Amino acid sequence: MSLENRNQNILLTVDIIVFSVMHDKLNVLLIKRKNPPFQGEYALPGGFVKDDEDLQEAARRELVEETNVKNIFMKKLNVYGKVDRDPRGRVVSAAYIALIDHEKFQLKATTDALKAEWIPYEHIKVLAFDHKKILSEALKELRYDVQTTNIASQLLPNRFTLTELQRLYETILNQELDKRNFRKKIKTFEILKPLNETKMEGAHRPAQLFSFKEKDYQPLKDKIKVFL
Amino acid sequence: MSLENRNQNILLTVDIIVFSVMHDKLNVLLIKRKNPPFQGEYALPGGFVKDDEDLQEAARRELVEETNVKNIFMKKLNVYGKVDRDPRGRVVSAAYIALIDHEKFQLKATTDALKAEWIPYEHIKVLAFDHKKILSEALKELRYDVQTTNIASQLLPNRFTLTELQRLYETILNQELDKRNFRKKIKTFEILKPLNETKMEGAHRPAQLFSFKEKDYQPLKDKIKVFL
DNA sequence: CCAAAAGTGTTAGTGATACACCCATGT
DNA sequence: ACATGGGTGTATCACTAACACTTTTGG
Repeated sequence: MSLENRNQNILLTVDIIVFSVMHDKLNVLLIKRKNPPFQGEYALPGGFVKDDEDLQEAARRELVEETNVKNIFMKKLNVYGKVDRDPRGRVVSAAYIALIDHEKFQLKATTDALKAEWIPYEHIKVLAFDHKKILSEALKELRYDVQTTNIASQLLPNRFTLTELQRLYETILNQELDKRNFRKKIKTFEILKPLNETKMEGAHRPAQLFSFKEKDYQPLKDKIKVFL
Repeated sequence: MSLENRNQNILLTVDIIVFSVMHDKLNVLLIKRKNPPFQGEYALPGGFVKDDEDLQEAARRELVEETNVKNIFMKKLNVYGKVDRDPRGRVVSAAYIALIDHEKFQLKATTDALKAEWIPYEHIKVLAFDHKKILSEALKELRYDVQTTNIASQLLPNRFTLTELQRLYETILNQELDKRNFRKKIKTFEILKPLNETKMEGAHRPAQLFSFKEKDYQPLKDKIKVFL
């Protein structure tokens, strides 16, 4: 089974779903297409994989090229390979989820005029190609991950209050949560450490600041059991 | 961004992880490699995707070609694209999980001398390429799915007893389960329907036979909640 | 002293775990 | 009558869900 004389006309791309939460809205980084097909419609950032780069490397490179967003958390989502997903030819795409906290984003946004735009998820009705479907699956994954890993750390600045964290969860899950129960539950996760600082802002009691014990992606222990 | 003058030398394959449970062992369908690299070692069945076929179609075709296994349940697992995963060149692979019940398998096995062999999971120490890693992830997915969907239906014949079902779960999860608790839990899933038949076998009380309400892959309602 | 968000406990209900005996059959 | 696997119930414990008041601060 030699590889040289294979004649395959399939192109491989990466697409990146970048999520960020700002102003209590879940936002997705999209690019408005300048050329057909789907001219004028929004699409996920992405592009062709080079022969000598890993898929995630390709995703990072494309993200910098198209949006100037660097050094952010990324996670493999899935592969999309329907024959007709790109009208121009056979294109198979590996999708990556990326997360960025709104503070980092704001820094970048001021430095450069980007082709990319943040669009609130709820406003996104259609996307080019099968990107709407990819986005839906990405959100499902994000909702699962935020409840079973410490991935929320990627969407918040280093220091935050429990109320800010709760807002993040509510925004991602699109569901109000009870304050007392939320605090009890998040405590059992054992992913936060209290800081010796408070946030004083406005005419009310100052809030205790927290940070994540670990910034690296880690599953929570003992969560999600059905039989065992 | 035209596609024609892209010069990409990446080949796309599919690999299939076929699971079956027989004699209380979880088995995986593997192929012994006849040529280098990894000559003589076991590998997952798979092969190159054709330009005009969907990924799952390709997986089905390769499975028939290499193992004569047809018409079975399949589910996308993930994509594997590390630059060095195949020493012969750049090969990106989409992995599919497939499930087959041991009765169907036994029919096939008698009809043809297959290149493929069923190997008990616990005996599999090394595989060619990155297939051991792919297999590990596939098992993790299977263990998750069996607890959150009706996917077990794909691994059992149409009619089965609760004890047989429990053995299946125990085999996949590699964990003994309490009989009474298992029956209570599986009842809450509401995926089984009792038949008007019993299985009489051996010198003991006959066992009620059941079948799955739905054979199609369906998530269980209301399972797996953390916050909501 | 008022407004505004932070912070905290209890109760009732639901689901999980652990555990032991009777039932129907063939020999 | 005995051996074999089929079938069932209960008590404890842990977790979930629902709910309201006090605290600290700035103005």
